[in-house]
Amino acid sequence: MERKKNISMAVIKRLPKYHRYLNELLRNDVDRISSKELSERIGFTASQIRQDLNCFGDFGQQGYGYNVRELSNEIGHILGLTKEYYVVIVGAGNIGQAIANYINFQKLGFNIKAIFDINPKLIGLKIRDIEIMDIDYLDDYLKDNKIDIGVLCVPAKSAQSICDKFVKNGVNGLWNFAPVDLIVPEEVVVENVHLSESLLTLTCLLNGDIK
Amino acid sequence: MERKKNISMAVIKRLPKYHRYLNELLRNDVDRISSKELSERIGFTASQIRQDLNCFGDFGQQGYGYNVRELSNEIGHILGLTKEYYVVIVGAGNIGQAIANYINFQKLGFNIKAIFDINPKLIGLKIRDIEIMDIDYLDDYLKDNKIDIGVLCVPAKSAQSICDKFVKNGVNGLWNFAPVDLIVPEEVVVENVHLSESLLTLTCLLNGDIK
DNA sequence: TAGATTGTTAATCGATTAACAATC
DNA sequence: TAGATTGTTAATCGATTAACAATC
Repeated sequence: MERKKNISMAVIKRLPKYHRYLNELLRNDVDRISSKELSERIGFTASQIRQDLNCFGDFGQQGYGYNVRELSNEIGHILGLTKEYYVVIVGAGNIGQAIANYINFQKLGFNIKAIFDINPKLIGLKIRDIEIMDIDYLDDYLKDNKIDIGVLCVPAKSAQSICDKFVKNGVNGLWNFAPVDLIVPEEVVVENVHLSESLLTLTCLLNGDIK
Repeated sequence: MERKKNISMAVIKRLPKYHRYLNELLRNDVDRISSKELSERIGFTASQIRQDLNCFGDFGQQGYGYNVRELSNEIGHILGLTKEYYVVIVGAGNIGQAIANYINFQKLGFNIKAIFDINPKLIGLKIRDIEIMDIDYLDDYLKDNKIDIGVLCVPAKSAQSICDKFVKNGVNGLWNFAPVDLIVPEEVVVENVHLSESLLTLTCLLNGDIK
């Protein structure tokens, strides 16, 4: 379980996909797989797979391949899936509600502890037993509760100030759905989901003078 | 307005961000910008910006920089924002509803023409004046209406079959929120939004033994 | 042992950065 | 003209692929 340092972002971005395919194999009771077989399913080259997996100790075996369960567990561990996370959502609009309702996240170990909004019409309503609270209490709430991940589902113009509140209170992981690039100190990790940009990538490719 | 072929995916993925920053500059009445200034705002190197923009004819001017409006228009054009798109959403759950309600997409020229679901409790309900229809009618609907983009907000297990219906009826752009990799013919473009994978990237980086 | 398949090094490919001549 | 800044080529860096010896 030794790990080499300096895993590149390219590798990290592929890990969740490995995890997904390995779990699918597990569900189908496959217990070993070679890089070649996995390559055919997942669409990376066998060479790349071996290269990627070698970043983290060696769990392959020459002449045999990889043990699916072992590999899945190990990658799950690297992804941090062995922990529980406390999550706060800010913004109870469409996206915020969708995230709050998405039950899969609970299964993965993400506990949504609170939802905040600025809209008086929403405050007091409940989403899956979690009451929507007034954004004015966010700061106090974060002081009193240890939160791992803040989810920003607010308009662009308010995102940075909400972000600052999270950061000030030691929330080091931010999942940002607002169409802005947040400014954060080095120790804070931001993962962006920029839906408009994703959609524009699609239309760009669709207008295939480019290819 | 000449364009060099073989624009790399790396460049395409950056274009929406250029567009976002240029529009912000426009709103602030900035009418010219140098690659150096833009670099400081957007966070790409000045060299990369010039390299990127040169993929599409030259709209810069030595000693002056770039005209913001002209550049924004041109990138908007490359992104396909000068067109209107007809969109169908399949799956009226959390994400499907969020997309349907997200008014920004209307502004960008995306017209949601129909929403389909399998759940009888949802069928007949309306989201922003668009009635949720029975998934059984999807095939007929696509035969009768020219649709540019299909949005998949369905569970993993049904995604490929819905995808096939879209493809069969000539829908060449798919925006896929289901946690699967769709199999499509070469002419079809798929843009994935894999929320779980995005969240796992975040937790992976959060558990910073890796960096 | 023979066959299979990894781990790992070397070669290739592509993307980013640096440099500078061209030119507004 | 002098200064600024691009367009573009060359150098560097990093990521992917190929190859093969090690070994199960």
